[in-house]
Amino acid sequence: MTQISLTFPDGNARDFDAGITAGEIAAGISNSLAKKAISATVNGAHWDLQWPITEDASIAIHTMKDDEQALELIRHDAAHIMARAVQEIWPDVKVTIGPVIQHGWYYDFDREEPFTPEDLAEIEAKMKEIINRRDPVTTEIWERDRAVEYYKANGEPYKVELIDAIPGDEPLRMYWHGHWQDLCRGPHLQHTGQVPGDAFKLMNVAGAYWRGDSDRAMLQRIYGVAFQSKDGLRKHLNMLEEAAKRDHRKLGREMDLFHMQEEAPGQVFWHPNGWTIYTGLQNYMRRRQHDYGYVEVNTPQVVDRKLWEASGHWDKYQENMFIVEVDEEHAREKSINALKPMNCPCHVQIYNQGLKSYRDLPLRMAEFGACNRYEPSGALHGLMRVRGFTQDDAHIFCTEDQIESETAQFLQMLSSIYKDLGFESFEIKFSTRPEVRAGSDEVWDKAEAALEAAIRSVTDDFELDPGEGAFYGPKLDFKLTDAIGREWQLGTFQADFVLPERLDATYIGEDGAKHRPVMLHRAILGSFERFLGILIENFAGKLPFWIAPRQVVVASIVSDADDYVHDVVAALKAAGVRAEADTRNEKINYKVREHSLGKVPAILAIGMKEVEDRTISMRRLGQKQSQVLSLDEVVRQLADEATPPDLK
RNA sequence: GCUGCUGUAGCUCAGAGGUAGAGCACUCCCUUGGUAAGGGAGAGGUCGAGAGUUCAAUUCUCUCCAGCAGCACCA
Repeated sequence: MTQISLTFPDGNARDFDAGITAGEIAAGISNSLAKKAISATVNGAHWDLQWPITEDASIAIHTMKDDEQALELIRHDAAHIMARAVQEIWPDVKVTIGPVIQHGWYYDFDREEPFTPEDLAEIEAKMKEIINRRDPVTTEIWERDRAVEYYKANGEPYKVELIDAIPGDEPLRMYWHGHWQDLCRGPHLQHTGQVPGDAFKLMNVAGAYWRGDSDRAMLQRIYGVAFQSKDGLRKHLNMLEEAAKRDHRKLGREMDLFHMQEEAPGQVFWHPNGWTIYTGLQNYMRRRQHDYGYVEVNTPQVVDRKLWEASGHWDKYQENMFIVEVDEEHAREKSINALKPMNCPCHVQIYNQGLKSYRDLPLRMAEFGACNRYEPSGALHGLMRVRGFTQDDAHIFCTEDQIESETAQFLQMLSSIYKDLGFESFEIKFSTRPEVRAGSDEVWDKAEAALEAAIRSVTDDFELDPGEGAFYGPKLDFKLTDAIGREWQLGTFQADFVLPERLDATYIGEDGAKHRPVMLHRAILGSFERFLGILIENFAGKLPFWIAPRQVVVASIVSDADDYVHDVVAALKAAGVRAEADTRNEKINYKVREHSLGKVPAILAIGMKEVEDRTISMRRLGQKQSQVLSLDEVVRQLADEATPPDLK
């Protein structure tokens, strides 16, 4: 028998017979490890305890204490157990695929009737039953023909299709959870009882296309979440509850920020409170852009299709544009226009007015560009995905040599702005040339190298995403993590060599000849609508003072204090603070509760004591204690807080 | 766009083949109360829109619209 040498995490190496399994090794170490073991890592690969090891390798045996492996296995086995439960209850349901996802798993089924919430409860109960049976998990490698025969005989056409898609040289692995079989790469747990029966939950059912293709059958997908312990599940459910509390659609109503209605789906009616945030943010961005050497422009909403044809958008996005037909009295034919879905072609039109010299570059052209896109109805989602929105858009026209310095400047601007807006950290994704692309390899080499050198001059901390670039150039995407750990992709920075060509943008170089500028498409917030949605959810409505729509309410405790209340409001307003009086005939408890729920950052309570001393009792949002201060001190302090971060 | 679900007062929701209810919010009255709901009275609805079945439809059926959860899409 051939011997192999296995190296353990502590550095010790031991010889074993080739073909030994990690399960057997665990059993050789101790009885309890044999029971507790869930899987192994063999030469970096996640390894089933039953799989033979045939060559020298490093090995680590995992138990439930190893989060990464434990969660993957629990969720993966839960997916199989769920599919088995479904087929035990409804034997004619066809199974497809069931992968592990972020907090759990899903499994797609083909079944005539839809699954109901009651069905989910029944499936969950059946799953617990299966877990309690502690059925062993076993595995075998099958011949392709045998597997195809088997699934044909069992009426599982989706599995047959999956086998056909697996490359011919890859072995087909079968897994059994008890009597129930599934085609699966593995690894899996030792037996169904290793899945914690009290730490999973079936969440919801939704439609999903077979193989993610909208031209194919719609299957029913059941989502589940699973953890190592009941506590893990509880924490996850709490997080979901917290996210629901922060939902910007709910807070938007409660704080009277905006509404949407049937007559304008996907478009926002901004109320005074919401518009205060919106314009505050826009003014801030305008100042920052100005500081970074941008010029601001504005371009038309309704633009003839000819321009969209020239830019290439008509071909690709016609279905997603709002088309406006204009039938002029004496015109031979109707003119067909589109509401602009983006600003870049219009910016090139401004660039193209008059001859440009290399001395004019880089030209940083910004627009708070109001765009309209006819998004598919199912895509709409509050402020996060709308049909009418305004981008903080800009295009930098520059020479190829300037790409690097422009990128560096942009990165600096972006991180400074995110920081001002309360997001300390973000992730960068660097996407390189896709297979189908425009532009020569030479230009791509240059663009990618410039972009990469530029990020590296700021940070080495970015993720490479090969092949995911735009067809016209490499790009950087910027992802923020919010207060409850959700990720949002916001900013983007794209190098474009194609549009200047299509729309014939040129500049005269030092050599006196015409050259093509490069266009850098860039946005920091993306759209104001979406960014405000994210901002509201990140702060759970408790926005930083300077951007809060209602900053201060001055509330009287007794009506004899009303005059002083109005004095205080006037003093705050004069100092640039958004202050309002609340002299309603209500108790102070009532007013404090109402304005706290309204997320007003500062509530100033005024009773006779304050009137006599010319003081103020200030209560800050989220604090139980109030503080008595002089009027001057309060005005000074709040005026300072009301100053936007870039003006401090 | 696709699958499933939902649409009743400003908000959150209950209800039923015989024409509609609660709490909060709103209006008025009483109350001047010291940091998260003082008391009383009142007003408020073409039950998402259209068509059909029925003596009778807000309730059942169909179509449409919008929203929600996913999927697909996102220049």
